[in-house]
Amino acid sequence: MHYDEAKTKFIQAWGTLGSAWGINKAMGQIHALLLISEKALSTEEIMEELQISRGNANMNIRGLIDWGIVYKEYKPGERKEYFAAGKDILELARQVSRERRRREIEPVMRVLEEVQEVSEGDKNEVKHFKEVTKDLGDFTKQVDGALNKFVRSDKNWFFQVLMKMIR
Amino acid sequence: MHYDEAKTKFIQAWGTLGSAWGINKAMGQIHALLLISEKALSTEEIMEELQISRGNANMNIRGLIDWGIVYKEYKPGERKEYFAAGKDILELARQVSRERRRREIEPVMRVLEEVQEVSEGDKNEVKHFKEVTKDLGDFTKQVDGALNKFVRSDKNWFFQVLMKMIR
DNA sequence: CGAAACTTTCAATAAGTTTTGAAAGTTTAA
DNA sequence: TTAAACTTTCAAAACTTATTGAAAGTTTCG
Repeated sequence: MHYDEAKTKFIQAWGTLGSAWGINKAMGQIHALLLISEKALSTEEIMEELQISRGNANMNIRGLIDWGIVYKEYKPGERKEYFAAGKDILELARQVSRERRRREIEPVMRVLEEVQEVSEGDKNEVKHFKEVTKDLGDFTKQVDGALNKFVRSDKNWFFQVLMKMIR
Repeated sequence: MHYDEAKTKFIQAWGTLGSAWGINKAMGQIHALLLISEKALSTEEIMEELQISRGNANMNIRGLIDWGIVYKEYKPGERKEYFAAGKDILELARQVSRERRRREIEPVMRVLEEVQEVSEGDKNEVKHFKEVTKDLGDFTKQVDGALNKFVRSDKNWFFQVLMKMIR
């Protein structure tokens, strides 16, 4: 297979995976492009490679920076901004977990705790409702704890746990 | 807090979480409604509670059945179909993992393996490309292994691992 | 069979999201 | 300053996805 073909395939696939996560297609593709690029790229270069508009490129680069998985690089004597993706995959997973935790788990946890306050209403309904939401809350808390531990972890810890899980 | 208020809040929150995962809002809401309902509900009842159309209700109930997290119930002497959600949260997590694994991880794994075949092209580019995609592939494989183990697991195994992770 | 009781489908439409590109804003350097 | 080199913004257009509701399909029963 030729490099260009592989590159295109990879960029497409990463874009698709992106949509399955909260990340949109263009964002995923830009990230893929930066991952496999050895040098940092300018907005122009990204626009060119992916055939997207300036606005689109700018917005999504910004998004990736917000997620903490892409950073700016300045070249001495150059005015342009360049962008690069961290190449450490574990660190990437960690950052993504951190964001998802913040955006998804925390709000749900808050509601689950809040609705535990229910008191008025049909006795049986209330009982059952509390049971279900409590179970959900306990479970979410466990997962959240693990995720939280993960984002603070070092490589060894993570792989040890993964190994234990797989074995 | 009154039961109805809590119920609405929970349904909204679960719908929102749904959109963050591949599940859409209506699907998440129907699931929430079934989770907190003690008895199985008919399509009519779901339409009524959530104020959605028949088509919408039908499609999304079907979707939930496909995900394997909602099942049909027939009442003796009744023609209507009733629907209920499994109340075991761990089983729910397991089913969702199974689906996500199938829909997201597997396709990406396939591409990552495929693009490892790259051979033609600039020597350095190819080398770097292979490195990055191999790392990604190895990592994905580990996570996939763990997830796979999880969906086949029993409760004890899962909580043991989670406990280890949190401790 | 035929009609009532349901469920499913699907084309039209609404709602939501992403993308564009031109204009406005900012920074740098002469 | 001013002009050139960039970056950011944002309203409009394109695209995607979800929802509706009426019509078609299916099952059950007298």
